[in-house]
Amino acid sequence: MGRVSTSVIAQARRRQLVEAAIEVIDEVGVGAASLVQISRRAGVSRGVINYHVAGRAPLFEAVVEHVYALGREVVAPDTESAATATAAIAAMIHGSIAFYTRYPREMRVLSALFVSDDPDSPNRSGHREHADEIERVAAIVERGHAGGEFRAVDGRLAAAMLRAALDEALARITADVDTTGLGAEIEAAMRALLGADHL
Amino acid sequence: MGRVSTSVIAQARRRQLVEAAIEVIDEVGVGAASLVQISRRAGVSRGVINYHVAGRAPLFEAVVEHVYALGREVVAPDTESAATATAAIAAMIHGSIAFYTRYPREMRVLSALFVSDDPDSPNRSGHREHADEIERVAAIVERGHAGGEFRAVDGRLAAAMLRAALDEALARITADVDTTGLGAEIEAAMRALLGADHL
Amino acid sequence: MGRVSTSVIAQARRRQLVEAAIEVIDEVGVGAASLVQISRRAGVSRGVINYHVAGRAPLFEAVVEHVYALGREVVAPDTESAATATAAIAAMIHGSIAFYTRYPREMRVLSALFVSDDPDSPNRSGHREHADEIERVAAIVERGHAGGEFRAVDGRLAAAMLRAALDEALARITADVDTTGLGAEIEAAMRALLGADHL
Amino acid sequence: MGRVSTSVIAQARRRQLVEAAIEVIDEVGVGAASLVQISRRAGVSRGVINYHVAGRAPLFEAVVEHVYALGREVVAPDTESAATATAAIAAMIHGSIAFYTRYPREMRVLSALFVSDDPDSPNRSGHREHADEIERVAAIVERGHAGGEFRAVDGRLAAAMLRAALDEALARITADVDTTGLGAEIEAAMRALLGADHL
DNA sequence: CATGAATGAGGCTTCATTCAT
DNA sequence: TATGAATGAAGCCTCATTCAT
Repeated sequence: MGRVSTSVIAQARRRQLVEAAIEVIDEVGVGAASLVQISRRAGVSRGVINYHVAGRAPLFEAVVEHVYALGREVVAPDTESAATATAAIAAMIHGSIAFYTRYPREMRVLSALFVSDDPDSPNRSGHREHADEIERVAAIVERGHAGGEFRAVDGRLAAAMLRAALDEALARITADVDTTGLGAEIEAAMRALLGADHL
Repeated sequence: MGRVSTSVIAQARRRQLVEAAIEVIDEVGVGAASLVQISRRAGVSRGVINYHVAGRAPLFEAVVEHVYALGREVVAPDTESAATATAAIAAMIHGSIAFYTRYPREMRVLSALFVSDDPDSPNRSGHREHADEIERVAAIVERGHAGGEFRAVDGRLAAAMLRAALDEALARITADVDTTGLGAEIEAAMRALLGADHL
Repeated sequence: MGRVSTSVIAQARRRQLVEAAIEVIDEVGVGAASLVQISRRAGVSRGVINYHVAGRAPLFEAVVEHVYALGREVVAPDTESAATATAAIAAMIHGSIAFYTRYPREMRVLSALFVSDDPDSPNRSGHREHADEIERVAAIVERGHAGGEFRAVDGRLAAAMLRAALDEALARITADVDTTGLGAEIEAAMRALLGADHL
Repeated sequence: MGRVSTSVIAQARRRQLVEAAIEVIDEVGVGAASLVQISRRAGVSRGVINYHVAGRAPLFEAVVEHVYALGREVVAPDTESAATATAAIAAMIHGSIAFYTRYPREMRVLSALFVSDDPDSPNRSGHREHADEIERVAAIVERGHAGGEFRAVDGRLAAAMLRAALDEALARITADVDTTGLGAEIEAAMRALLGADHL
């Protein structure tokens, strides 16, 4: 029992620190997100951050994993259960937008961490999950082509363009611009791009 | 007379520093590109950099402008002289790829600066020129729609996707992947996306 | 009753901590032997170490006393019961080597602590026991000279040289070099040095 | 001209810093010799130390080399030009004592650095020069034995004992004890030890 | 114009110790 | 007794910038 409570405290602190890190990174950027600021934001002393998380890099790593965990709950299921390639793309689009709407800050921070050249930032290339996203989309595109749903398209190119469209969605959500119909618009764009409407 | 020679020197120094900055940023990233390293790369003393450029931020600003100046010579003319919206998009695509092929380092550094959260980096949103690019593409898309060339598309969305496609091209050029036919592929993708082939 | 059991526990804990400290110091050195590491090695929590021992310095002090206690059992008796000065020196040499062979780690740590300038380390000069060793040897040398066994030698000098010889023995034991005959060799060296063979 | 003066400044600063480091290490020990203290002692700002010397470890390295340079001037020549092994040992003894008398602080610091387990300290085993000393003495002893000057002695053992004798001399010099005749005493001890007087 | 020496702020990390539970 | 969470001091290092020469 005692055991559980200590572990619970540590876990809660970790989560608290991860969330404070997200807030700070979102406000000042990765490079400027110092541990002092993060600990201040969390309302704890400087030392606690190094007591609970091995350092700055591991903290940022934890942030990435935290956001991925959130994402997996929202996006993944629908995408995988889709019957057709067209439906899979659509599921990914709407799932992503739903996720961004619910966790815009988390998603902005995730992007910021992947793009950052901060020495403590887990950068894009090293991360399995991000590379996976491109591969996954590319695979769907291949499948769609093989099954006659799509025209011949460069899968990685299409993946990059989809990612950009989703980033644009995130930007609008962030700017509080109305995004009603944006999912449908992106879906239409991808269908056109992939030649899914040719019949 | 003395003045003239000094001005010439000053200009040469500025250019030298800008080029050294580009090399260093391309190799170690924006955040790690310290003035010490840049001055070392330029083969000059630490002091000269602060003598000729007001500081780190202005130097990076100068880098951006230097690359834009290069870009304008290559890309802009064709785009503007294009008769149809479809041709304008095509001109932009092929012009950009030509530019990236010629100045890959410069383009990578430009992207790095725009994306970076380094306090001295002139970031994307603040920059007139970058916003202009999006507006320009969006305007072409509008014109294409008004003229019956394109279907109704969200201009900024299309612009973001085009940018992503071009970034993918830059990535492949950087990775020394064969990019023959990539311009055509992107052009085809944009035509499909914009509904330019519907007739 | 509770008291008794606690005292037993406390004593066991102290010993456990001292032994863990010895292991850690021997592996990473005095300066790097942090309480965290020592407690981890002992398999106990961080708190226990400050609960049972007043701090880092007292812990190291306890280490020294522990090793001295071991040493007294092995070395002292023979030395004191020796009939002649020559025999006393021989007893000390062979006793020491026997001790080092049995407790090399303990002896290395003792040396490390005496030599260290760590603020928590009980350093050589301050320590009664170590000064005693020198005096004891010097006294034996004096006695040997007075009794006509030895030539006139600077006692403290001889003591320092004997200590160095024994340290060399410890180093070889540590390096797993064969030390057969080394005791005799050192004994011969000291006899020559002290002029014990002049007859 | 200008060039020379700048280099001169840098060289002077390096030397100033090395000397300040020696003073501080001698007073508070290696582990407690922080860069703050050293810079304060040198009367310069914190930054200068990292401007002129790559870091703490390189500074200590520079200290070692500085002392070695001093030592080479005093000790080496006589030792090498000695005709017999006995004379070589004597030269080393008297040369060392002369050196310690002239630079006691430097020698104490050298010893402290070699013995220290501070992570920035260039430790004994790694250093060529120190290992050389033992080998050199051992070689002299071998030579003496081969030439019939000395009895059969373990060279490394004799080297260790000689070192201890010299350390004792340094300790007495430090304590301001009169060391008149100490050189002769050590020489006599080594002659006895090595059997140089057997004829 | 150019140099490079000097400064001091700011960041990360390690650690002994205290304390509530 | 024992735990482990929390603290804050102290150290090292990097770097943009200033300034005398």
